[in-house]
Amino acid sequence: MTTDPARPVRRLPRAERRAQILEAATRAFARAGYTATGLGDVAAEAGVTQVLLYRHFASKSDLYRAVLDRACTRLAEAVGTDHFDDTSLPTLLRAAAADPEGFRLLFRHAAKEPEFRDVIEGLRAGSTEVTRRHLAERVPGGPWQDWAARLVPVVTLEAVIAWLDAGQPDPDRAAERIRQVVHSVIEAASRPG
Amino acid sequence: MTTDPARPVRRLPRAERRAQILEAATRAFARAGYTATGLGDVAAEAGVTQVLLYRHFASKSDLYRAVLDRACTRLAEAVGTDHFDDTSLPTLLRAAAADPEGFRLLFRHAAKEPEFRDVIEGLRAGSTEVTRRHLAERVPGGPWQDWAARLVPVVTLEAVIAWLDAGQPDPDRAAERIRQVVHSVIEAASRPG
DNA sequence: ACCGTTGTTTAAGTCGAATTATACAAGATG
DNA sequence: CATCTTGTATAATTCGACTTAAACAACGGT
Repeated sequence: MTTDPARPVRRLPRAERRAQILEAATRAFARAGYTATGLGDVAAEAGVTQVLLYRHFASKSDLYRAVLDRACTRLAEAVGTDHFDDTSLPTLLRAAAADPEGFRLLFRHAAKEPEFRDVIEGLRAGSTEVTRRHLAERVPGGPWQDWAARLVPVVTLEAVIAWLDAGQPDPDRAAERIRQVVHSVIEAASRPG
Repeated sequence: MTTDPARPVRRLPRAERRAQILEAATRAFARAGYTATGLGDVAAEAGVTQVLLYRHFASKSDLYRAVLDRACTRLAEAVGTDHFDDTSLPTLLRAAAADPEGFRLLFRHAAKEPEFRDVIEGLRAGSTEVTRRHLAERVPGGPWQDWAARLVPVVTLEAVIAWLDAGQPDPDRAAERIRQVVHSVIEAASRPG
């Protein structure tokens, strides 16, 4: 029950400590989501006292928002928000590989916490809009367009996460294969009865 | 701030009340998961007092387990657990349509609550096993087999959920289209570099 | 009419997690 | 050295949510 005998007490300049806490909190929250993760878990993950968290963030929900903002920002900077072309999928894979925990956090957990849905709304709306534009060319309006519009982003994200879980083999090939799967969703939705 | 003036107090035989609470709890928990949903939410959804919940279930976690068991049982009875053939997809769609909230609860929320992972483990293990069997015929072992094995069940479930969200159009066509998408995942994984 | 069952209402007890307060230790730096 | 900053340790406080207790109301069958 003894703590490590002589821990030198890691001191960091304020900004770096803040960044380190954000990374640790991302990992911690990515495991079980907001409500199920205590500040104790976050503090332990950061190797730091609970009290110190309050020297950097006003509250648990403040900290969580900062984590989500960081993940959003990194993703947006990498992928961009306006267009969708041949480079988008490879870029998305690179971004996911650069920040796997943030990626999982955003798309597996944050989407559900009702209190923070607004943070995700931008991403979700953007991808849905882009998807609609792509679909409109080939899929007539109606329930099957709805089906495809809902499924394409989810399938893309799940394919990326599965790729992360599988060890991130061969990014270029991954992009091409995910494209094929997405294409088959559109194909399936556009095929007449 | 007055409650509805003359509520007749709905009385039900014990078994029916229990069933009704289970239905209501399924809806409530399906919205935000276990930890984020309070017994107050469940009681409100059931149109019943919080205290009454304890006359039917020993605790919140007991209630949740009962909800998960019910959803699992209904699904297993409908789909079966041992084989996978041409009838599985249509059957899965029928089962999902018969219990949409239970379906969403099992596959969107319960998979993450660490305390209840064991309930899902059977389903997850079964579907993964079946998926592996299908994949082994065409996809060589390695990271891409892993990728496909992880992706196929998720894509199937997400496709079903998207179909629920889109208004459950034309179940037979839906089964055929989901089959195409799943096939394209296997195709993508098995294609050589 | 009696009594068990199904409910409600209200209040109290319990418990864990968030938050705040205080005192102390030690590196950095002018 | 004096002092500011970073950090710890410990404890108190708050607060919400689960849980239990107690007393009362009405329906329904025998």
